[in-house]
Parts: sequence; structure tokens; C-alpha cells
Amino acid sequence: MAKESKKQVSAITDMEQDFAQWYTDVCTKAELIDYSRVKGMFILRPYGYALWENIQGELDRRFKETGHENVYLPLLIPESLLQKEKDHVEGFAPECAWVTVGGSEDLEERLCIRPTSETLFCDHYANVIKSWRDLPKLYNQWCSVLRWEKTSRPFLRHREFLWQEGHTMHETAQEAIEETLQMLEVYADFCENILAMPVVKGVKTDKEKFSGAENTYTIECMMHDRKALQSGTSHYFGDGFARAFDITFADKENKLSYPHQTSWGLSTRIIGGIIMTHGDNSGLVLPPRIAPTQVMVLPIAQHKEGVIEATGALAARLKAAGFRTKTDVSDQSPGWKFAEYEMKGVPLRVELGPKDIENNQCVIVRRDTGEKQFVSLDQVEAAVSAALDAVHAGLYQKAKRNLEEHTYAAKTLEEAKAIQAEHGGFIKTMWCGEEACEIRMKEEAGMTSRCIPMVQEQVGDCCAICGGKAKDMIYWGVAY
RNA sequence: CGGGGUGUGGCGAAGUUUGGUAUCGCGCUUGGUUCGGGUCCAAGAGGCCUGGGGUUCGAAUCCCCACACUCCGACCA
Repeated sequence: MAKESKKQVSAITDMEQDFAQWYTDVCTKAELIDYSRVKGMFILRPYGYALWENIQGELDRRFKETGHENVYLPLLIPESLLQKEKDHVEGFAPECAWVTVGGSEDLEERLCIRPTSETLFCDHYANVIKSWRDLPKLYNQWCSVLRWEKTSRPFLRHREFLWQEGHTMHETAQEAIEETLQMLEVYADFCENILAMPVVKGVKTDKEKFSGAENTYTIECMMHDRKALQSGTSHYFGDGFARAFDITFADKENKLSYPHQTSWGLSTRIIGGIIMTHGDNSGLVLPPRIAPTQVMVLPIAQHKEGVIEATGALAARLKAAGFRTKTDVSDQSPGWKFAEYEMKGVPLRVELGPKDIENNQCVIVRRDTGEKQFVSLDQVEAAVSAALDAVHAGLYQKAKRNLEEHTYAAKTLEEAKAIQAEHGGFIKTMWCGEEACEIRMKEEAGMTSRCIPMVQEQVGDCCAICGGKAKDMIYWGVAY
């Protein structure tokens, strides 16, 4: 009886049994998300939104440290504007949603709800960039965009999703390329040091790059089911958009020149990545540096004299020390509370009961390992700080091990196919650079190219697919 | 957009084959009890069974049509 009710309350499917169902369970049971009336549009509940706010805070600080300014551009793009750059419109047209009526009047020109804002930024830049003195322009926008996806999943594929999009303009190609790479580094650093997610940095093939870009750089992460998640991208555009939008400036020699452009983005999709990188069968596991609640202080035998007061005092101390701390003095049983905050991925639980109070101590429990530690109340701040760092390091190491243990080298298509079928993960091979080989890999092994990593290795002499002359070492994988 | 699955109080399900006016668990409310891993007991509130049409004396149940969610595939961040 008790066993049965336990199972019904927890109700998170084991990831080994059904990974997709596990994922959906975590999203809803941890109260990150709710479904709305419109397909593909999700409600970010307070806990999920708080996570995004913390992500925003960390990224925004990094953007500002690297000289960027926030702006806000309109939601709607006139069709004529969207069509100025050929590759771009071809890439996005299939998933655009349109506004055709205003009030009761049909509009003369239909308006696209932004799927991304390159065209809006370019239109604006054409107005404000006149001289080399106006460069660089280092803008970022926090907003939502809309793409009419056919299928959707919480965080991983929303029709409307929150993101940031950086759009910059530079005097020289060199400077723009440096910016592109710099922002890739910002994302990689953020993922590894804040989210505890190890990344593979690289450049996309022509087939996989952003519509209209010259180069797309990416950070690829490996999820627990060994599928790949593209977690952030940074694009170098050259002067293609500038020419299409007629953005010119007088350079230092008073010659009319086209500026060089970049854009880079990271979305709420990363939350899906956090869930699938760190989560376990008890639910969410949050990296401490962005967890909305880092420490949950729970009273044991709270009806006993002084326990609730002591719990409140301890929580206040931890809050004062700068830790995001909460308590739960509801009349649920301790066991219920343990399970609840595990499901919500709170990195540390601090238990405080009559015995602890008597001994001037508390119990610190790590979410990732379940490890318990008895700590004197005199040193609790230092212990919590160390434990949070330990959780971060533990999560990172575990994810890194998953990435490394499931990255394989292959010399032939057959070998790659066999490895993918048996183990999943990333498979590195040599590649000739031909799109035909990418298509063949997709058709035969179900894998797309993830990236050509910055750090190259010689894993063979010729292209694993066609046997032709190898150009680069490339990563393949099944992607979200 | 192709293929499968599902739709019954807030959640998870039984009931559908063989039509007879809805059952169970969780949650919720109130009171008591317990508290170091989802305590226990009692009393209560809440559903015209996704929507629309049809068959029938009678439909959650049979038929048709929509819609939604979900999984797999194609496409995409």
C-alpha cells in the first residue's frame, strides 16, 4: 500500500525505460513548464522562469563585460524586408507566421512575426552607420521569436521561445571573425563554468550552417541518452547582408565600404540541455550556479520546541551569506519534502532536527550523490559554499566522462554505423568536405555532422564515407 | 507533413470488446495524529466521460467528423 502510493506520487518514468517520457515527466513534475492552449507554445512556470532569469543574468553580465549593449527591436518584419537576403528568406520562410489583418482591415503588406532579427537589425544599421567612427556596433537583444515548428517539445522545440540574439557590425572582416569566436568562447565558458556542461567547439559544415551566414560556429553538448544538442551558435556573415541591405560607411580613407557582421544566440533550449545532461531518475538536478534555490533548509520533527525557529535562523544566516536559500515548514512529512526537492533538483538540502540543535550541527546532503555530511553550525557557511562547488565539479566531471566515454573514432562508414547503432554518442571521422558524403551518412547511419572541431586530430587518412582525400576531422551524431 | 498511441473530477487510471446513467488511487478541504526517506485515521468537496454530428427507448461504450496531447520519422535552435 505504502509502496504503491510512493510510486504514484513520484511518477517519474525511469530514463532507462523511456528517455523521452522521463524528460517530459521532469519538465512537468519539477514545475518548470505547463502546456498552453496553442500547440508548441509553453508556459514557463515560476521555477522554470527563475532558471531562465539566472541564465540571463550570467550571460548578460558577460555580454556587457565584452562591450555589448542591449536594445529592443520590433516583433514584426515587413515581408519586403525579410526578402532582401535570398539565402536567409529561403531558410526561414517555411516556418514563418504572418500577421495579415490589423483591426478589421487587411494589411497592404503582410508582416512576419520575427523568427530571428537579422533583417531588422540590418535595416536599422543602414540608418545609423555612416562612418568608421560609428563602428563597431555591439548590440544584443533579449526577446522571444516565433518559428512555426511542426512538432514541439518542452524547451527543446517551442514555436515561441525566449532567447538572446547578438548582432554586431565591424569595420573589418578580421574584427568580425574575432567577435564571432569571442562570443563562442563566452558561450563555452558559460556552459562549462556555470551550467557544468562540457562542450565541443567547432564550425558547422555548409549544409548545417545558418541561412545567410559565411560560417556558423557551435558548441555541441552530449545528453544523457548520448544524443547531441546544439547549445549555442555564433555566426560570421561577412558583408553579405550589408550588401543586400545597402549598409555602407566611409572608412578611414574616405572610401565607401561595407561593414562585416556577426550574430550569435542562445535560447531557453539550453534548459532542456541542463535537464538531459544532469537529471536522474529522481528528477531534475540543477547546476548550483544557476539553481533558483541553491539550499533548502528542512526542519525535522518541526513540532518539537525550537525547531522551526532554529530552521528560520539558519536559513536567514545562509541567505545573508549570499546563498539562494529557502525553507519549507509546511506540515508535509520530512520524507515527502526530501523527495519533493530532489525532484526539483535543489543542489543542497540542509536538515536540522532536535538532535542537531542539541549538538550545534546540521546535516548537508548533496543532490547529485546523496552524500551526507554532518557540519558544525559554526562553519556552516563555509561548508555550504564548499558543497555547492563540489556539486558543480561533480556534475561537470560526470558529464565530461559521459562525453569522453561516448566519443568514438571510425575509419569507415560501416564502422561509424555500427558504433552508432551499438553505443550512440559522437563519432569522429575524417571527411572530404563534400555534402554528398554528409547526405550519405544521414541516410545510412542516421547521423548529421555536428561540427568540425576546433581541436583537430588525425583519425585516418581518407574520408570515411567516400574514401577520397580527407580534408578535416568531423564529429557526427544523432541530434535533438 | 507521414506513421503509431492516447483523450473519463486537478493528476494517474478502471469501465468501451458484450450500450442501462461513472469507479478507484493520488491530490485538494477540515479535524486529529506522526515526523532523520513520499506517516496514519476520520469526515468532506469535485466529473453531463475532448468537441460536434449520427444510430438507439437509452451512448463514456457503437458509427462518422473535428481537435488536442504524445511517441517515432522528415525538417529545424
